[in-house]
Amino acid sequence: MQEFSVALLGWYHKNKRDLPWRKTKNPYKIWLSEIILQQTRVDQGLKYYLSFLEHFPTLFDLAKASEQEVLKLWQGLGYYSRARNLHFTAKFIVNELDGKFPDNYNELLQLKGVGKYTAAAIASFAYDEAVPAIDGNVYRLFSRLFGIYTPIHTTKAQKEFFKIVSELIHEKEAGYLNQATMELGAIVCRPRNPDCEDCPLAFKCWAFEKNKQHELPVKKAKIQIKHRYFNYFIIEQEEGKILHLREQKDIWRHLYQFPLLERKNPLLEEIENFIVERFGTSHLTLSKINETPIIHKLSHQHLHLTFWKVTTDKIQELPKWHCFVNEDNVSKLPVPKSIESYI
DNA sequence: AATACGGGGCA
DNA sequence: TGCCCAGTATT
Repeated sequence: MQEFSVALLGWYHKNKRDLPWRKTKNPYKIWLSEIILQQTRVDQGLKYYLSFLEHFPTLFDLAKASEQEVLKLWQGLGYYSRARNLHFTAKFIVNELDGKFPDNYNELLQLKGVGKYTAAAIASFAYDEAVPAIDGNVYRLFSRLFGIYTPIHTTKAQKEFFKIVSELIHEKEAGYLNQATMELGAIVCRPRNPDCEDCPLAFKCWAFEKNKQHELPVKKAKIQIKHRYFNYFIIEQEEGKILHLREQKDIWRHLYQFPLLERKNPLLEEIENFIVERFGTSHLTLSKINETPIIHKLSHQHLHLTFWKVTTDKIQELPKWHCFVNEDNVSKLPVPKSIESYI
């Protein structure tokens, strides 16, 4: 392992990308960057990181914000529970931990939204604790390096990799070593077409020697895609278009959308009942805005979106969880990508 | 152990 | 079109 760490650090200091969260030991900034980067590419997350720090320079600023503000800034990044947990945890640290950021792996692990990877990343980057931060890059790198065919999503693999990577991460340069393994995985030991010619570890890489890079890492079969059929109703009033807050335990929780009837090929009568029942209106006319449904793809669902224009008389009172969106507040209401595109 | 949870980039 | 990304929480 000694020769690995020397080669790895040498390569890292020469080739690492210049990223803002690498220039700080501030746990708040490191935590923020790690949450944003979960399942998210650096290119995509970078602007969100900068924008969050601009709006919330410190943990206390974030704790003082409303959830809606936080979700609005997060809009478009996906996996919105990250934003809700981020806000919850900021408030938790300020109110329950006296504003003191947890400073070790086990304490960090207690925080909502912080799992083993993120706890290890913060502990090693900010406090040089010797714990392995194992993300997708590291699984790929080490599975190839040692020819490990254990499917990486199993608990068996978790233990196996934790043990192996632990041997590499020592106290003195824990932060650099963790970042170096991830960086090497991201830049050189890529999923497809790894750049083995430029890899500092190729001299002792099992997959390179056997030319089996493409077989590793082993993953389990993907889950089935579900299809859902969303009918959205655009109801225009003097005050703006009607939106509805998603409250249920489902995608896009706490984001706004148009009033929704989830049904494949709804009857006109069903739609009328839905609108009348919800908004207490009497006369209405309906017309489809898009004849063929727009397919909005999520990682495990395909949403078939049909937008309907609803013309109706004035709605007297908006039901709970509803509001109007107009030019004044459109910049405040968090909405999913599909709705934003429409607006 | 399996599943839910977004959106975008790339070959 | 399918795969993958600085994963975590829930069931």
